[in-house]
Amino acid sequence: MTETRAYHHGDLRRALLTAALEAIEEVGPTALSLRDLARRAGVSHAAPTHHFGDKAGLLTVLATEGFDRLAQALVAAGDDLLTAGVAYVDFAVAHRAYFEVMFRPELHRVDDPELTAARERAGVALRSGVAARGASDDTDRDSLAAWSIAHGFATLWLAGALPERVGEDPRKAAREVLARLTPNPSPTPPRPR
Amino acid sequence: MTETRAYHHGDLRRALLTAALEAIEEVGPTALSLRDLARRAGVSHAAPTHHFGDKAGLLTVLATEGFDRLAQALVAAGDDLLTAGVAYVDFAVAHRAYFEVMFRPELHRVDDPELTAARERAGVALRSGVAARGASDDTDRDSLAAWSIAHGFATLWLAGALPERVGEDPRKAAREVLARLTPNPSPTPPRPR
DNA sequence: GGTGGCATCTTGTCAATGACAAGATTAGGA
DNA sequence: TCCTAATCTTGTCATTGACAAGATGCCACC
Repeated sequence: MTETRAYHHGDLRRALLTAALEAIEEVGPTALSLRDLARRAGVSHAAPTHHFGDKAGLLTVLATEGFDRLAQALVAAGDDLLTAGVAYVDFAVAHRAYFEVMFRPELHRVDDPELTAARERAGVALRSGVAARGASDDTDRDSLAAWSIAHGFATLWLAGALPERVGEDPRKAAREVLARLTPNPSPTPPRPR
Repeated sequence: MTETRAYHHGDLRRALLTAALEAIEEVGPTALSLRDLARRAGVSHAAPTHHFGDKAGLLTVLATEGFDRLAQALVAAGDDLLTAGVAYVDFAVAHRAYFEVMFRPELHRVDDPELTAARERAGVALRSGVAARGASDDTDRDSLAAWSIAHGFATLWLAGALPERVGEDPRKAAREVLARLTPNPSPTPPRPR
């Protein structure tokens, strides 16, 4: 709201968030400097404090936005499990700044109510695909397996840990890898212990 | 080597590494402070510099050790794919300080030769289980899928992102989740595009 | 139209940190 | 014994996060 009619700077809050996304893309979330954000936005070094309190406050807002955007992407991908998984990986690669903040609890206020709500919304979107697919009798474990393989691939990709031969296209590689996950597991009993 | 015969402090290098592992367990790798390590070891604030150059140098050593320990754990787990996967998760949870450093390229010197070699050794140990299992005709993709699901589960567990109902025992939960991965994928063609 | 209140932003400051330089101390071999 | 190099210390500087106090301009209200 309230366009970018800059006077008292206009919408400094949004400007700082955008600058933060850029900076995170460049140097990662931990090397992020509030004073650098202030410089990028052309304001004094203490301006960010007023809007976010401290660094954790800013990153909490980013994480919240990230979970909401992820939920959107998953919903848009539809109910096909493989497509949703590819969408998950694609989100991580295309919005790595968001993704890297979302899963680092030490970076934000984990008990923030808005963050918790957004995370929950993303969780619902995540599980809906698995539930629709039917899968095995244990939907919890099924969705957890799907989440794990997509999250693992995305994380390894972002960490640059994957070998060269995986290729340059994350969507293509993700599709081939995620296809290895079958909803109906082989009939190995869980063997509780 | 050279026991802990403390005089010129004895083995400060090892003491700093141990202190670093403790500190990382407590506050995470990014909040790690070299000066704090020096205090824990009872030396001056600049002592760590001589042994590791800078913070990235210290974390590079830790990452190297971590990959070697992971390789050991995977070899010890044997050739069974599921057992190896559980061992991977178990390593991440039991040695989270190592694990958290290993997959954060921004924290260490990625081109360090010893680190690269150790990472390669761990990669070999990782793929051997999948190759032995036979799996499909595409061993690369199979091992990548196995790595992804184990790494994803471990990462989500460490991030505290998993819901309560997963339980308290990472090995048990990991076994149930990893069992969802079958070496022979359903006959969906990769469809290159 | 004027005025007061408040959100917004600035200036100033402090402790902590990483990194570097230069010097002191000690081990261990020549 | 002496000397050289490894090891550790002291001192310093720029950067940063956080906080306090003050300045500025917008807006509602009269």
